[in-house]
Amino acid sequence: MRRAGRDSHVRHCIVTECLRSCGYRSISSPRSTAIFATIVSSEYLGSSSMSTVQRNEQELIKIEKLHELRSLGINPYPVSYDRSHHTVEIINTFRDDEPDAMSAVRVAGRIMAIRKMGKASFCHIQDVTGRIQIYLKKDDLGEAYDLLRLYDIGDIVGVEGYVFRTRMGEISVHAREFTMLTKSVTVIPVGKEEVAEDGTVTRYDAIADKEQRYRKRYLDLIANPDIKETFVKRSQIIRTIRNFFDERGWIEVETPILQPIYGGATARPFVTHHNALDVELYLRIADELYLKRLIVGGFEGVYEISKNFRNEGMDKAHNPEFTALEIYVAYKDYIWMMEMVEDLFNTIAVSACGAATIAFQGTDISFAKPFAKKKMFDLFQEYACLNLRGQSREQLLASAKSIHVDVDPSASAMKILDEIFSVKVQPHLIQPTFVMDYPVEMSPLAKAHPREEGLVERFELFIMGKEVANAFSELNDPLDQRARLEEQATIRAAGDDEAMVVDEDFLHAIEVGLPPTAGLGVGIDRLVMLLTNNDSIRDVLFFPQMRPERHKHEGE
RNA sequence: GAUCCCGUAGCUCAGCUGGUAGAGCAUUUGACUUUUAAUCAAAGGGCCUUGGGUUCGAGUCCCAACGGGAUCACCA
Repeated sequence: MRRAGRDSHVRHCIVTECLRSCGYRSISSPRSTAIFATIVSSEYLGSSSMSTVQRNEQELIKIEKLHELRSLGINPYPVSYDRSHHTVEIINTFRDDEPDAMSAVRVAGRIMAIRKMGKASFCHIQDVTGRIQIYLKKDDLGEAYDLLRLYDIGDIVGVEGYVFRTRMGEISVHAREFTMLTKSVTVIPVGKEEVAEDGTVTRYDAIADKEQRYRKRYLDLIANPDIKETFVKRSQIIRTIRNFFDERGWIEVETPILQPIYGGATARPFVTHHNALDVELYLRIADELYLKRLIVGGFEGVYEISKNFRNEGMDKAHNPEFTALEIYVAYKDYIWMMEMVEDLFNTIAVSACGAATIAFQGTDISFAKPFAKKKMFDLFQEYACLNLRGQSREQLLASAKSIHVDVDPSASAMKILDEIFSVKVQPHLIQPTFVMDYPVEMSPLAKAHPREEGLVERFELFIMGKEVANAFSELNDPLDQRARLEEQATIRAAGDDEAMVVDEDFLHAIEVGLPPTAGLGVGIDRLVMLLTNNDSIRDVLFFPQMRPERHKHEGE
């Protein structure tokens, strides 16, 4: 009989909920499920924007509990809660010989586990710092204890009580009062967890499905709270970078994301449209050209940490939007920049990881100064036993073939060099290594090397075989710069849509006069991956780009 | 864009050579006043991603689509 009563009440809730969502205030008595079926299947409902959320049994029960709380005069969504301690503060500072120091604490968090034992119950609540156990006893709580039946895993509660240690040795809060702060009406995927004596946590049945973790990061953060560490570190890394630059007097600036001409890198852009101006605009692919204009204008050190957008493939190293750091400092060159990068990366590693040596996927990486410095063509000699300096395209093609590196026979000299480098050299660059002095054709914005014909003053920093930073002595010879961009335009006209576009205003700025300047770009996401031991960019972005889900019945 | 693997209850996963779906956790009901992956007993809960096909019969075999993962190509 109890069952039947409950069922009818659940149905009542379904109907009530459904009607509410249609704009009706309330209904007075339980109806049959036939009404529900009629309502949800009726044409005007299905084709309008009104809610027809399908709820499973567990959700309906939670909604029923929500209504019951309200009918008891309890607001399931109060405005605030006066918390006295975070859970970790209690666990770290509680002393068995001085329990009075914590005789009245107020904690708040999400219920992650409930163990009911009749007239006493235990639960664990989780806040941003961790978890603590709550002990609830009927003798102490009286009638309020019975309200516990309206509380579920996933609800957010406040608890007032005193701290003690249980017979099993766990520091817990003995509740004198507990308050619903947020009633959750959906089921969250929380697995049980077991904490071993050495502190290692084994989590059972926590969400493993990567798709759900990336699409519904809030659930991932609740169920796998340790991933918060990655994002806290990310924040720490960016803060360290800002502090480092600010201390040196360089200023953080903001430049346009919507650009009429895109430039500063070789990449395909996203295109958008401005209605009032009726023009195409591009989402920036790099900050470079705007930041250099600011150096022309008289700033002597500018930097920007912001999103770039590239309309290219996605994989575990590429997201369509990513965070880049660029910095330009007047009167400096790329040699100076190398030392600055050593200092910067060393400082970041120490502040984010506590040491200059970090572990990444089983390899120790040392950010101790100085980093290795190698000239690009010396590396070809070292790892491919080839002197490629000054070779023609045909010679390079033959060289590639001689060491079994597959390249498209129609590839440009630069592509061939790049391919040999990535196959033969890059995998060896595990510890931080500066690769210096690139061919001019690869670097249309870098200053010609004063002594090495055909090379520019440029370096890239490689770690774990991946490029992490790119820098050069900026090209400030206006005639040379124009010639290089026009060369790019020719390549572009020949069909390479990644080649750069001529930006006349940028060229004009260089004609006005750019002082000798060193510039640097760093991929922040990849740096964060290294320092947080993640091998997928999706694990260092809260909301990685995902293909939109199409609804199952769309179009029916 | 190419290839391979995956998609079953709220979660984690079984489901053999085709015969109308199973477990643990979670939920509900009951027992239990220091438990801890609590336990015990009972119950409810599935558009088996979608759409075709083969078949008397498809979660299972075939094709396609959608979504995810991995590898490759391009890029940071």
